[in-house]
Amino acid sequence: MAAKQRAASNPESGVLSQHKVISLETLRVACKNCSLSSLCLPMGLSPEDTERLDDIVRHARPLHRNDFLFRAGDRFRSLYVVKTGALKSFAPCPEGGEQVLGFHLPGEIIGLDAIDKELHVCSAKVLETSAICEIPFARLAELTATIPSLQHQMFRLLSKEIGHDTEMLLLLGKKSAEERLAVFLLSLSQRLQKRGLSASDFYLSMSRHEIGNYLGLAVETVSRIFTRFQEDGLMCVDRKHIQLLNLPALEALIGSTGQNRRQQQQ
Amino acid sequence: MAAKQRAASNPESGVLSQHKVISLETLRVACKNCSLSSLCLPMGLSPEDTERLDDIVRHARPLHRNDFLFRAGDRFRSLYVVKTGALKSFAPCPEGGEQVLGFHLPGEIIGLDAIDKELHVCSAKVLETSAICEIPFARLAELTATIPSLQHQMFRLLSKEIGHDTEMLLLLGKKSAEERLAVFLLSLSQRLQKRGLSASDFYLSMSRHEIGNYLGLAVETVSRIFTRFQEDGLMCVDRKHIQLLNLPALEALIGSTGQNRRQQQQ
DNA sequence: CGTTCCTTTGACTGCACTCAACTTCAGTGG
DNA sequence: CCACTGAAGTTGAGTGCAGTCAAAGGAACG
Repeated sequence: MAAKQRAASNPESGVLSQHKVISLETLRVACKNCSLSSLCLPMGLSPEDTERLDDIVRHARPLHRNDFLFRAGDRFRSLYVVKTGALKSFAPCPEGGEQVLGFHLPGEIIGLDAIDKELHVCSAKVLETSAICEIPFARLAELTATIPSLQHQMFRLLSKEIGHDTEMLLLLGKKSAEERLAVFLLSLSQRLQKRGLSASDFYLSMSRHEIGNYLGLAVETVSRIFTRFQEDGLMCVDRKHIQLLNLPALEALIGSTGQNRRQQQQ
Repeated sequence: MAAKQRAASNPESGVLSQHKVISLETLRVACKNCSLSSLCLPMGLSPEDTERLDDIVRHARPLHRNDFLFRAGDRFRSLYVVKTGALKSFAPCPEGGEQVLGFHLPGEIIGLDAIDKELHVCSAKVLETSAICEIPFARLAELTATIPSLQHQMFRLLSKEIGHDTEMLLLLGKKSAEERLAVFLLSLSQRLQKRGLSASDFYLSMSRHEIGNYLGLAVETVSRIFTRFQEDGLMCVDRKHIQLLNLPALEALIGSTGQNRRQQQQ
């Protein structure tokens, strides 16, 4: 296999670690883009409306590894947009333990599931030092009531989240361990690429444990399949450092294997 | 085990079969309640606003078994509220076959996942003769823009759907086959009870195949576990006719078995 | 009344889990 | 600097839950 190469940067800092300390003004400008990308860009808000939206966004100081953005049971007040870094959200299981619900990369929104009960039903924990924008929901709701295209954008955002969960249901209900890992890696790859980063060379900010929990697999299974993928020349793994060497082969693994775990319906 | 007792009504008609042919006026009045229960009741819309909402609701003629409400790929125009009957929604798998995403009983809304792309990504098929209200989304969006509490109600509705999907993720990721079936039965039970029907005696409108597909299990596993539950005195099964004989025991099965399939995290 | 679908049951198999040992690495303090 | 400690990851051996294959009995439907 190709020689494992150590990264110059600190492996611990993980995905997107190149964004380190950022001046407040930089963050402010960047965050304008950030709310833009999630809420405005797709619908093309007018500059004035974008300004109004940006005015209600709060820019919190950076959070660090293992900090909680919020905990299950907390009162819901705001949505959050990841500017840099990475988080995981997870729900406590009745019997103890937890179910990882998702990993959140820059540009992605957290907290949509809490609108219903005005209560956070899951917790959000920081995986690596992160900058996060806060959008007070009450003020956002005022804005959406006066900006129809923003309202529509919010509907779309919520609907998109449902669509994403749907894909996960299919993944957990019908796919083999190999397929789940392949989907996971490609999802990360695509989301990073969307942010202008390498689609084939990145750091994982989450542990094998968390990956396994997220995908409904045991840690050992994750480890074994990473090893197998490496043996097959699909990727190169060095601790948290991942290099995808054969994207087309990974994509082929997802759909056309014909080796699904569970039978088809009807 | 207890003698299997035949039901007087036609088993094929399934859940809620007692609602048969309904006069147009009855349906109209009923549907007012229907949109009320899903959209208005929890927020307490004013009578005038409720009237405005009811005005845009269309009352389609009843659909019959195997009819499609919409198909994956159809242009998205409306949300639908089940008045009577039952439907399933399912997504096509890349390799052929399908993933059942949910079963929809009276009072429940269908189509929220299509708002994002303005395209239905899943299909909805009628399981038993059903009356369904159509809510044109464009007109609904106009209304929500002028009625803040309705807007908030829509946000809540979408958020609730995300929360429901989250529960399903936990179910598929961490629960054993027995637990999945228990959750499924109790979910049906509670939803029927909410509509004023028996929580312990009902008909399934879906096949074992569809249940298994929904829960990520093989048909044979569903059948076997139904048999086992019956042997244990938890329920009485006669084809589609279900009687839950020991609700507390079923509930106990869900959380406290300590026999989960996959290990806990961290 | 034949065809087809649905359901159930049995026998067998295999994927992924569990248990366990070992290695590596990070952090801590002597 | 190095031993100690604990967390994280890897690997191997064994096992069990649920899937697959197969067959047969019923129900539904034309």
